[in-house]
Amino acid sequence: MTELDIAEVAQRAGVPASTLRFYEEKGLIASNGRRGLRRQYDAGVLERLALIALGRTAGFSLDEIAQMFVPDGPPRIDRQVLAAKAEELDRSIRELGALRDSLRHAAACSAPSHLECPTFRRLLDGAVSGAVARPAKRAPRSR
Amino acid sequence: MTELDIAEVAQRAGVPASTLRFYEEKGLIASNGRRGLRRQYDAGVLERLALIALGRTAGFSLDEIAQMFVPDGPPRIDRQVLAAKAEELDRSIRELGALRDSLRHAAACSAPSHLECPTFRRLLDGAVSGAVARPAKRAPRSR
DNA sequence: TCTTGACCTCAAGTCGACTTGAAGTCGCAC
DNA sequence: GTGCGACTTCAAGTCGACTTGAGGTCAAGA
Repeated sequence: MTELDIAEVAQRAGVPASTLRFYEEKGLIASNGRRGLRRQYDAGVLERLALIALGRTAGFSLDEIAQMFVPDGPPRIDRQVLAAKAEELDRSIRELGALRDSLRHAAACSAPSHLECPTFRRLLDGAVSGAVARPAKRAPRSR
Repeated sequence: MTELDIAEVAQRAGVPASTLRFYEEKGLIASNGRRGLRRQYDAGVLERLALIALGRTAGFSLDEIAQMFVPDGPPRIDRQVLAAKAEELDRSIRELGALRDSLRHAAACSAPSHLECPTFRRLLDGAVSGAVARPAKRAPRSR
């Protein structure tokens, strides 16, 4: 079985080694042993990391993801949970879509101030009631 | 001009008073004076709060929003910035849409383990490369 | 007049996901 | 056998947007 050095895993998975250590501490991944001090990983860790990345993208917290990993055996990913998450995403998507459309309109609108644009105002009135969701927070990953 | 008590503003805007104080400290809003100790607000603050809420939803940070507010005069909301934000939202929306579809599929898929479902695997392979964005973080507001 | 309760200030705490720093240890090339 | 650079640990720091807590003040009702 191929053993990967932490540096290689980091490089292939596109995350810093510190993140791998952090994930290990959280119980999300496990190293296969050490060569000297250095962690060695089984190639399967890459799949796990992909699963973690995917889960994060879908909006699961690291703790939630950790719960899906059962020691030995395939990850227990409840279909209901997936479906619920899909629903949640769907709601966000619709809200964000509406927001995007209004932003586009406001950007193109000829009203002297956005506050005088009816479309923008409608958006604004909606915002008060908290009808819109909190934003798509962008990956702090990209630095 | 109608003067609103902080409690009333909080209630109407749907945010705790502590948030109003915090926003004031950040220079996002201003109170109109005090009655005793208590802040009094001009009714216009509600529009401002709506604008802030909207900005946050669109993914602007409080600092970015603060920059849009010029002392006296309508908020300077650059159309280019709006358009760029719309683009950004659009990208997120497309990515989240793909994710939602795959989650739905995986939820319905008959493969014994998600890892054996081709659609899920495709998703997984995409995730490694960081092709997908970070998630729509839901409002901590809802408690 | 006294009490009450809603506000006030200022500092510190929270949450999640990591990152950073200091000080130490090892494998490997020379 | 020695130097070096990449790893190691552990604690603490960071970021954004607020919240919480302690101790204080004040307007209004009884």
